[in-house]
Amino acid sequence: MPATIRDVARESGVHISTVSRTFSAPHLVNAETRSRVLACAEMLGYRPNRAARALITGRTYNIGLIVADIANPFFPPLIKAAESQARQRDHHIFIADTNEDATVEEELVRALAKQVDGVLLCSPRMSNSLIEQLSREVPLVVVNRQIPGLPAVVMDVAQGARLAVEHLTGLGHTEIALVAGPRGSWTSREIRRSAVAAARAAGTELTVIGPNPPTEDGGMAVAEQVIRTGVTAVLAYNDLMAIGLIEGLQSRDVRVPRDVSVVGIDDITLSRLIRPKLTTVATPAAAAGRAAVDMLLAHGDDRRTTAQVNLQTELVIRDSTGQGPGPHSPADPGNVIAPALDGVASYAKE
Amino acid sequence: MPATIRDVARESGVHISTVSRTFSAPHLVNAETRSRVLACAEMLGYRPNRAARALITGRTYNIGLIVADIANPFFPPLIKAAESQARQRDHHIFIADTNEDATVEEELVRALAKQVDGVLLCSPRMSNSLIEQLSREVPLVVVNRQIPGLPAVVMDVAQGARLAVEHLTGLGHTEIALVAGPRGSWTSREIRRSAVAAARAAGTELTVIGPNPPTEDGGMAVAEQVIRTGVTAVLAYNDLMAIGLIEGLQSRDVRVPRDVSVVGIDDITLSRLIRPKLTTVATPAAAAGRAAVDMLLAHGDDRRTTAQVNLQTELVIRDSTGQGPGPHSPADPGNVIAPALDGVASYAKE
DNA sequence: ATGAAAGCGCTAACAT
DNA sequence: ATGTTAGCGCTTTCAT
Repeated sequence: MPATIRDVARESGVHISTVSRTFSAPHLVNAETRSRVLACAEMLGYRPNRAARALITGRTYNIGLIVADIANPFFPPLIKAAESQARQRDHHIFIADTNEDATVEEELVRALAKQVDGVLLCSPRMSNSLIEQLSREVPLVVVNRQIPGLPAVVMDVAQGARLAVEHLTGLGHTEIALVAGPRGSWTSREIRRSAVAAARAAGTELTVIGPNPPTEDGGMAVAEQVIRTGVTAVLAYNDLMAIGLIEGLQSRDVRVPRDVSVVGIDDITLSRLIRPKLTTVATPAAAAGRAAVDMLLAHGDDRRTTAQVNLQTELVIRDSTGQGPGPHSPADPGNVIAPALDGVASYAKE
Repeated sequence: MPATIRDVARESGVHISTVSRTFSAPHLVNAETRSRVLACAEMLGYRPNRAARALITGRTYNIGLIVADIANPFFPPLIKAAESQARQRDHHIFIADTNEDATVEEELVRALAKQVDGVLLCSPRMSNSLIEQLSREVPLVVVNRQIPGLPAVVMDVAQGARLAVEHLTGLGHTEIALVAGPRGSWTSREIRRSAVAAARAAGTELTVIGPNPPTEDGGMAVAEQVIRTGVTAVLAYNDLMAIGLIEGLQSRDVRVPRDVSVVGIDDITLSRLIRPKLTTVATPAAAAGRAAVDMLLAHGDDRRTTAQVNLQTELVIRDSTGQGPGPHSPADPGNVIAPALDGVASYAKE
């Protein structure tokens, strides 16, 4: 039987509304009364029931966090950062996993809507129009997707993909494959768009393979196809796929980076632990989690601030990329920074 | 403005209690009325407000999940499984991260208590007595810890540690180090107890190093110390530490497994991706997550079922362990199963 | 500065 | 089978 506001009121000999004020508007209550009430509350282990409070105030102090796959190493740092930031702001996090399923996403947003002040929708696979509709039912901040008029936190993967392709062409690769991510992924489209443009600018052939499931298996599954295309370099949708691809290539006696260079995206912890260490585009997942929480909570203050935060990405050159068949450009940053040193080529946003 | 029960009542021309019954006790309402109410609800996008419902029923349909570190690769599969299982049972999950801090644990349990039907406390660092006290304030299921009288899901790491030590002694190692985990960890104590016993039984020297932070850095930090002890084999508290240790050893030109064999615990995804592939004790994290949710929810049906689930572990022999200086025993399973095949030596519980 | 009263959205006896 | 009433724990006018 947890203590209620009534227990505290009785114990401290005041009306329940005074107890209420002690917690939600302390300045309105006499200092002496306040400390007495506080003492009784402490003694009884009283904590205001947030759900009851929410019923009348409309603020739950909860946030929904919907991700495609908790077990995908990209997400845990984001989740951790979001939870930490939320708790610092006195909020709690509902976590939910959609298994990359757009239908589940919709259902989850609706299911959580009443219990939260807003939902962080990470890498959604739903249509824009559905997301817009949902955002009318509950405050939404979208992560890894840009939708006109909606607050969003995105990572500049376009920039990252461009750097990656430039790195590869700079190394002399003239035939590159892009292993795409899942259907419905904004990030995958961005990467594709940018990689195609960068390849064209460099006069390089770019073959798109996909869509594919964004997993290690997904990467492994395209190894055969990558080999058949005859490319000497690959940019993968994410590190997990890059790692799977490398496994697939190696098991077919294709060496990385000697025969084929591979670049991933995300810079998950794994990437510097496998051999060869993975060259990859680092995406600031933790920063995204924090930013998303901040945006959602700021939303309360100034109405209709549909700011969009664009977080910078960096190319981290390690050991999975090497010389291609063509002439290599000495201007390429990849040649300047020693791979063994976990070189980071960072570019400010224009 | 989300629709309330009153809107639906008005729209369908019945009293709100009929609407209520339509959702919480459908069999008590006339089939025709029911479908009419349902239709109106559907049309208005009505969903019962769970917080309001909880206020009177006492059931929130929420579960708290408290873990030491979301970003530790051991936890995401557990979290994912728990969330999936919970949702299947129509519950939502609050996630919280304690950063391995016992004080935060206590605070979090209390903060969540009112909004959940129970809390899953994973690998807690608190004292037993504090946990017992908290379990009087909110239903608790403890994971990775055994406390008399409390429902718990544990993994049989004692068995795993024994298998690991036997594997090492079987390979001819006569001086083994145990790299312990964090202070306050039940798992770490279990491993230690069991490893010490197994070593003694085999007439082998076992040096305990620690406690240590259960991270890659924690493992890396003890490399020097491991070398100084002169051991030829190490059992680490978890894979992350084992991996850090291997890095630390390699950077000091100590080869694994040629000079030193290393065994981890957990079998995180990483373990089969690094080189050498890590020999490790596989712990069923996903099964633990599911079981914990099931126990918590079952708790409602039959009162005071303080069952304790003990999940089996397996030794997965890969490439980070090899021949020691002493005579090796041909009876050792490690010699039977080809390391390259990801051999699994599984033993039924006694 | 404090108390009284109404009500947030819902369920659960109790009537009918 | 449905309506009536009370009230879960809390906040918020409105009085005093």
